[in-house]
Amino acid sequence: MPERKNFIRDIIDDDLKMGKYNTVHTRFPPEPNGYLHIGHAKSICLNFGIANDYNGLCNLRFDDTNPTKEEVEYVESIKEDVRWLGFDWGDRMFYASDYFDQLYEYAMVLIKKGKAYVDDLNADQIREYRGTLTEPGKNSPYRNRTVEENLDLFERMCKGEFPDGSRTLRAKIDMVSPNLNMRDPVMYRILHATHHRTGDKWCIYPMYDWAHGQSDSIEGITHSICTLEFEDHRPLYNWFLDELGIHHPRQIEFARLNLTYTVMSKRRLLQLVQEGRVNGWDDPRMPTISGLRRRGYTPESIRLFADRIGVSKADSMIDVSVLEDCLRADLNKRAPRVMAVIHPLKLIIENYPDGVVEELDAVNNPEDTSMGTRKIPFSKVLYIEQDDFRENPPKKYFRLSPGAEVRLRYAYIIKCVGVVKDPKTGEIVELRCTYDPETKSGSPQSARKVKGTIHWVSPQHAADAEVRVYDRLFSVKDPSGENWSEGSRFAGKDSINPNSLEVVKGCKVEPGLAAAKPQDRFQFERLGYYCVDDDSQPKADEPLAQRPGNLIFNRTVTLRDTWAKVEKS
RNA sequence: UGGGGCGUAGCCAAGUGGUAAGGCAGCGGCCUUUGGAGCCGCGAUUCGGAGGUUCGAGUCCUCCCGCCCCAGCCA
Repeated sequence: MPERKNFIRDIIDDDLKMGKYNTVHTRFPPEPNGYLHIGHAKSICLNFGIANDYNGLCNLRFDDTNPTKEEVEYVESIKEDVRWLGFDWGDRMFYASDYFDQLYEYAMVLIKKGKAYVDDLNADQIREYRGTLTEPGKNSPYRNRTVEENLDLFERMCKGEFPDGSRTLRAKIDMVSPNLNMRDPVMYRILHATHHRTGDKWCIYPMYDWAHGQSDSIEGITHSICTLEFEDHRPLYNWFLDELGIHHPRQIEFARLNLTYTVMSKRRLLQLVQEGRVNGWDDPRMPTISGLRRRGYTPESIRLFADRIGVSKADSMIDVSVLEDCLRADLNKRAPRVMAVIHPLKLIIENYPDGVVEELDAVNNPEDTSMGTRKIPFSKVLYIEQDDFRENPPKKYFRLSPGAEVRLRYAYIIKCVGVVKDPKTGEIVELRCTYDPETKSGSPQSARKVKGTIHWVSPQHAADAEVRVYDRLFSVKDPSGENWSEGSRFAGKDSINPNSLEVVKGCKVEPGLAAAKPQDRFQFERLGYYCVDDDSQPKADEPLAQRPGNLIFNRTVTLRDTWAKVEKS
C-alpha cells in the first residue's frame, strides 16, 4: 500500500529495527467533551493509518477524567465519526475511567515510595507556590508528611471526607524545575461529581497528566502520538512510568492542524454553537466531522486530505482550497451528473412544437461510463440559469445573449431572438429563442461549433427544490486571532461572513432527483457538488414520494470556475 | 528575560554531506457538448541570517534573528 513517509514513521521504523518494540500499537484518545473536527481527523488518519500499514492495532480510548465536562452524547458522536471515516477499533474501545481502580493502586505505590503527598494548599496557594516561568517555585508546607499520614489522608479523600478543592494528591518531584510540569503536579483533585460511566463511585478524579501515560501503558501502546503542546509533559509522563516501573510507550508529538477561514478549537466551536452562530455541531459550515459529513464531504476525501497535508512539527495553516480540491478529486470520479437550475429564467423556444416532449439521452458521469445514461425530458418551455444570460455580455462571455447562439446540453443549439421584460421593473422575465432542429445532440449537425454550452431543466417535469448555498463561515483567514471574549460581538467585526448561508427556494431540478435520499451526492453540471440535506427526510408517517417542497440540497463545493476568475479581472 | 519546540516558493511538504521531490494556489497553452474533467509548460542559483568545517553544506559546528507552546485542582 502507498505509504506516506513522515518523521513519525521514520521513528517507528527505527524503533522496529533496533528492536525497541516488535509491534506497533497506537491509539486515538479523545476527550468526550465536544464533537470531533477535521483536526481530529488528521490524528485519526495518522494513528489508524500507521496501525494499518504496520500490521498493528489502534485503540479508541476516551480520556474521560473530567466528569464536569463530559457527556455520553459526545462519546456516541465520536464513535460514529471515527467509523464513518472508515476506521475500525475492533473490540478495543476503552475509557480512561476503566483504569480508575488501577490508577488508584498506582497512586498508592507512589505514596508508599514517598513520591506523592497529600497537599492542603488551595488552588490559589498552589499557583503562588508554583512560581513563574522565570522564578522557581517553593515547597508546600505539607510536602514532607509521612507515608502513613499521606496514605490515611488519601484514603479519606477517596471516601469523600473532604470538600471539593480542599486537598489534592501531588507528585513529589521538583519545585525548582525549569519545566513547570515537574513542579509537583497535581495527580488527583476532589470532585463530588457524577461521572457518565462510573456514576458516584468516585469523588476524586485523576488529572489528565496522571491518567494519560498510565492508560497508554496499560493498553500496551508502543507509540503514543499526540500534539506539540504535550512535548513539555513528556518528561513528567516518563517520570511516572519509571517510578512505577511499567511498560513504557514512546511519545511522539506533531503539529496540530489549522485551516484557513475557520477555527479549530473545541472551545470556539462550542461558542459558535451556544451563541447560535450556527445551527448546531453538524451545521454544514462547521469544520466538525459531522458538519463536513452533512455538507457532503466523503470519508475518502478527508483521508486524502490527511494524506496530502502530511505530518510535521512545524506550526502550519493549511489553505481550505487543499481540502476542497480533495473533495472535488473524489466526487469528480463518483458523483452522478445532473442538471439543476438554481436561479431560474424562463426560456421559450418559439419554433418548437407545442405539447411535444422529447426524452433525451444524458451521460451520468463522463469520468465513468459504467455509470450509464439516463433520459431527461425536453420541451418548448425551459428554465435556464439567470447567470447564463447577459443582455450586454462582457468580452469573452460564451453564454447566451441577444442574437447569440448557445448549445443546450444534450439537446439543441438555440439562438436568442427576444428578451421580455417586466414593464414596471425592467427585470428580464423571459427569453424568446429559436432552435435548430438539425442540431439535436448526437446528430451530425450537432458537431457544429458554438461558444458555450448551458444547462437547463423542463419545468413541467422538474422537481422543486430548496438549495442551501454555503460559503466559508469566517471572512478572515485566521479568526482565532479575533477578539472572542464575551460581549465583543466578534461577528460585528466582519470576522463572520454574513453570507455564509443563502437559502434559495424555487429551484428546479431534473425529475430523477425527486427520488434522492438524504446524503446522496450529485454534481449539478456547471455549478458544483450538492448533497441532499438531512432535513429532506420525510416525516416518519409521510411516504417518501409525498414531500412536496421538501427536497433540500446543500452546496458542498463549487466546481472550479475559470470564468469567474476571468470576469473578476 | 526560565524551559520546550519550529523556520525549505503564496500555503503545505520531501530532503538523513554529492548539486532543491510532490501537492494546493497562481500564470500561460492544448483539448472539451460541463468556462467541469484531462493534458502540457512556467516558479527556490537557494533552504530565517551571518560566519565556520569540507573537494562539496538545506543537511555538520558557532553565533544571531523570528515565530509557537508552558505559570488549570482543563485535556
